[in-house]
Amino acid sequence: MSDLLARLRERGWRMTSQRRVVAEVLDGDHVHLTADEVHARAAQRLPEISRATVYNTLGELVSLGEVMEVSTDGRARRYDPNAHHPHQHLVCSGCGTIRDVHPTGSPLADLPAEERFGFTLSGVEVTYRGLCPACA
Amino acid sequence: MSDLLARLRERGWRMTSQRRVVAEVLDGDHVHLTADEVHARAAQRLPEISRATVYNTLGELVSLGEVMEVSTDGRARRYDPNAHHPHQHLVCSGCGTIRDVHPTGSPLADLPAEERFGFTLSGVEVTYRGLCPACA
DNA sequence: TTCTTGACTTGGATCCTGTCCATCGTAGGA
DNA sequence: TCCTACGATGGACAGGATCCAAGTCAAGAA
Repeated sequence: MSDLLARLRERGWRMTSQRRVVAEVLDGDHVHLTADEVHARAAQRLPEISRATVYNTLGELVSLGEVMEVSTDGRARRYDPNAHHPHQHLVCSGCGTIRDVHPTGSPLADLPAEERFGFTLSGVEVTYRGLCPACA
Repeated sequence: MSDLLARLRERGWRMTSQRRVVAEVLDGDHVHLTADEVHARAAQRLPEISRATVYNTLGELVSLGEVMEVSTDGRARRYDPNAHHPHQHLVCSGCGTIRDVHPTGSPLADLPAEERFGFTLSGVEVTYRGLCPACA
C-alpha cells in the first residue's frame, strides 16, 4: 500500500506536505484511526497542521476511494486505509476497537430486486458486534 | 405494534405524558427518525417537552429492547421501532433515508472461530448502501 | 530561475449531536 | 388526600465535524 502517494500524484493530486503526512499516517499500519488520532499523529511530524486540513484530506481520500470511512458507534468516524481489499469489521461494544475480518464462508446473499425499492445499490457493509477479550 | 404502551406498562414503566408521546411518535410509522426529529414530532403534541427527556426515553426504550438504535452515517443516530422482527437496512448515501429490508436469500455466514480474535459475538449488522430513486 | 495563479491551509467561529446536573413537578401507592 | 421517589426541565457543557475569510504555496508558464 506504500504506492498510495504515487497513485495520488498520478491522479493529479496537488502534493503538499500536509497531505503527504496525512497519507503517510494512514499508510502506516492498518488500525482504524479517528480523525483526531490522525491529526495527533500527523502533528508529531508537522506541528502546525490544522484539524480542518486533516478533515479535508480524509474526505478527499474517501471520495477517491483510497480510504474507507467506518462509522460504527455514532461517535467519531474511523478511517480504514485497507480500502482495496474487501473485508468486514468486528467491533467491540465495550471499547470500540475494530478488527478487519475476512470471512471465508458463503458470500453475502444479494438483495433481491423486489427489496431494493428502486435504489441503485453500491455496496454492502457487514459489522460483527461483540466484546473483545479485554472487555469481556 | 400498537401494544407498545401496554407492554411498557406491564413492565412497570412509570407512565408520564412525555413518555407516552415519545412512544406514540415511534409507534406511528416505520420510518427511522433521529432523536431531534422525534423531539420535533413530540413537541407538536406536547410543546414543553425537553430534548433531555426525549434522549432519556429513547435510551430506555432501547435498553428495554423495544426500539433499535441505528447509526449508519456517523451523524445522528436513528431509532427503529421495528425491533421485534429481525431485518436489515438499506441506506441512501444521498439523503440518508433508511428502509427496512428482509432478504430472503441464504443467511449470513457466521464468523469462523479463527476470525473472531477471542471476541464473544453478540450480533451481526448488514447495511446495504446505494442511492434512492430521488437522489439517483 | 522567477512569476503567477488558483488550489490548499489556517484557526477560530459555528453547528450539531448528545450528556450532565441541580431543581422542580408529579404518578401512583399508602 | 398526602408523600415521596422517580421523572422532567432547561441550560450548561463537551466532542465531533464543518464553514469561512484571509493568508500561503505547489507547480506550470515564461
